[in-house]
Formats: sequence, structure tokens, C-alpha cells
Amino acid sequence: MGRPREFDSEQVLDETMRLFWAKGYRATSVADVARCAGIGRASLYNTFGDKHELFLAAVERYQRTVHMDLVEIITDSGSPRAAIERAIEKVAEDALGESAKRGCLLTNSALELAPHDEKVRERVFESFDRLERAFEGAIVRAQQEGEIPTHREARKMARFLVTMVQGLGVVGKTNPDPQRVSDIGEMMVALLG
Amino acid sequence: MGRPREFDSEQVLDETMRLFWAKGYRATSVADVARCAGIGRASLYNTFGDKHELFLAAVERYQRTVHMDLVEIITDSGSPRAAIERAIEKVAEDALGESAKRGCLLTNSALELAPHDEKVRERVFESFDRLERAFEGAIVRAQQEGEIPTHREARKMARFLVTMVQGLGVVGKTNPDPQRVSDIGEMMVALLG
DNA sequence: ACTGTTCTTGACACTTCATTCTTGAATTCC
DNA sequence: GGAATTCAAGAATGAAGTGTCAAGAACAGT
Repeated sequence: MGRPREFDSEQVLDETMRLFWAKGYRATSVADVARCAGIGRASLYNTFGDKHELFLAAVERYQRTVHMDLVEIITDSGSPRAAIERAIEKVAEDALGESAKRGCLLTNSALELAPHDEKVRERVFESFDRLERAFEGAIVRAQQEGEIPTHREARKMARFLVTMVQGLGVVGKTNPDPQRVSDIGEMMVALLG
Repeated sequence: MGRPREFDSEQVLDETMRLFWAKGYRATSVADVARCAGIGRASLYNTFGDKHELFLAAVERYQRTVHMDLVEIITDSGSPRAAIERAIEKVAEDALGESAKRGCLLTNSALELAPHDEKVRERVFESFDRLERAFEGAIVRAQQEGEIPTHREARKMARFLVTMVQGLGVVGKTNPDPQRVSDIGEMMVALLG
């Protein structure tokens, strides 16, 4: 009961995510979010709490949409090696053009907030860990099926891939040069063996 | 002529660098810097201009001290492969403990400012490019001396290493676990061939 | 129509921050 | 010693930005 909301909170959260993603936590004001979402500031405070909680909600949305998409590409049924290569290709694409400017919200948050914000650190780590496990699972299956040689431990290769994904999020921000990014993607695939 | 400065500007710049490094650009106020350096705000403005110029000066100092140290390890005379491995070890060390919380000022700046600040983007890219060229030179020499196999292009391997260095700067911030970092360092060395 | 509840809107207090200005002090050159 | 110059220190200014509040509007159930 009571007066109904005049906005769709998922839609507002989407806009919130987009802004924090593009500009970072501190460079984004609650007024910015309200304006872009087309609602009043007080409505944001009313619905999500303070700025920090709003940010956490946006990160959570990123985790269960954008980041989940990547994990699902890797855990797809079918050839595990092909799945890994598709994931690499997707990450490489995101390191080019306009999307390179945003990079990855989790990577951005890790650098801006993780050292001084335990909650953010935990959430970000959680996602990277899930990515690592997805890679590890796919590598193990690929090794069983003879698509990837077994002389390297799956976990170490998974950690290598996660580090490269994070590194690509940095490279794209400083110089989204197609040749450079393609070289890096090629190395990632080559180093699978 | 005129009244002499009561502080050493290199020392102040050092403190400035330390603060921006640990907290980022937006989270660091000019008042913070002045307090930590033990001088008045107006002295900072007088000496370095505005906040943005102060930041650029701090980045420049980082480039010619901290980052140069890394480049010099790589371009050291002696076995080029050993030099690369020493560089990897150093980067891995920096991804652990307290230094992991700061990470790399260039990587941090890349994510926080590069997309909206052309001057910062250029400076950061410049340093990463220098690092890439250092790696490439060392790899070429190592290949000539038979320390690294020649079936992969030196430039691509160099780009791979730079990406890993940046990735390690992210990993350390979210989870400076010695086992994880050591796995990653091991993979970097292993993938040299 | 009445009540209780929840939302919207605009205004308001409070804080922080970047930057400038004013005043006075220290130093060099003449 | 005086003039010109540069520096130091703190107050002052103006612009954001965060969070709260009061008053009214919209709805559900009775």
C-alpha cells in the first residue's frame, strides 16, 4: 500500500551502473545519477539508502549481468577450449573503441576503492574468484578431452587468464590500439598450449 | 632574489606522490598534501600551480623514479633472461603486503583518469610503452643468445608481459594472496618458453 | 469519504574542497 | 638602510556534494 513508485528501480539501477562504470565512484555524484535516471535525489536515498549502498547495488547488478555473461560463455557446454577462446575474444573486443573507456566496473572499483573499502574488496574478489573457477573448470575439461596439453596445472593457467583479463582492462584505457589488443589476445590463446 | 623557500620541493613532491599513490586523485585533497608535507596550501599552489598540475608533477616523479627502476632492471647488462625474471620477481613482490594496497600509480591513474584526461592518458601510455620496449629489447637479446626460443615474436611477448604487470597491480589490490601471486609469477616465467 | 502508508518535490543545513586574497616576513640588490 | 621581490600563513570565497526534512500527492483497504 501507499503511493506507488513512479520509476522502475531496475532501470534506475541500470543507469546508476552505467554512470559509476564510466566515471568511477567519487567522480559520480548522487545528483548525476538522479538527473540521468530522471528522478529526484530523495527518491534515490529513499530506495537505496546512501551513496555507498547505491554503489554496492550497482556493482551487484554488474556482477549478475555483465560479469555473469562472461562466466557463462566459459561454462557453456560444447568444446571447452572453444568456450575459452570465445571468452578471450569477447574480453579483447571490450578493450577496443568506446567500451574500452569504461573498462570493467569490477577492475575499476578494485583500484579505486578496494584498498580502503572492505565490502567492495570482498565483492570484487568474489567475482574474480568465480571467473577463475570457471576458467579452471573449462581448462580441466579441455585437458581431459585433449584440447589443452596437461603439462601445466589448470589452476595456474586459470590464474594467468584472470590476470590477463584484468590487464586488458588497463591496456584498453591507455591505448585501445587494435593491433596491440589483438597481439595480446593471440598470446593468450597461444599460451593455452 | 626574494624570500627563499622554507621547504625542499623534491621532498614535498615525494609526499605528494605517496598520497596520490595510496588514495587516488579525487580522494586526495590539496589540504591533505599540504598537511602531510608540513606546509601551507598556498605554498603548494604557488609552487606547482593547481591540483591537476601538482598531480602531473607527482606522476612525472613516479615515472622517473619508481617506474624507471623497473625499466632499468630489464635493460641491465648481463643475461637478458635473468633480467626479465628479476623484473617479474620485483613486480610479484609489489603485489603482496602493504605495497599491494597502493599498487602502481600509473595503473591506478590509467583507470581513474585516463578516459577523461588526455594529458594523463598520454603520460601513462608513454611509460607503459617504454616498459614494453624494454621487455622487447631484452627478449630479442635473449633470443639471440638462445635463452628464449624464437618461435614467438618478441613484440607480442613484450605486450603479454606488460599486460601481466598491469594485471598483477589489480590482483594485489583485491587479494594479495602469496600463493596466487606466486602462481602468476611462475606462469609468467614459464610462458617465456 | 477516511486513514494510514508510501512516494515526490523542493528547500535546507552541513560539510568539504579548490582556489584566491591579504597581510606580513625574509632575503637580495643597490 | 631602502626598494623590489618572493615566500608563508591563514582567512575568505564560491562551488559542489551529501544527506535530511516538511508538505503535499497518490494509492489500498475499510
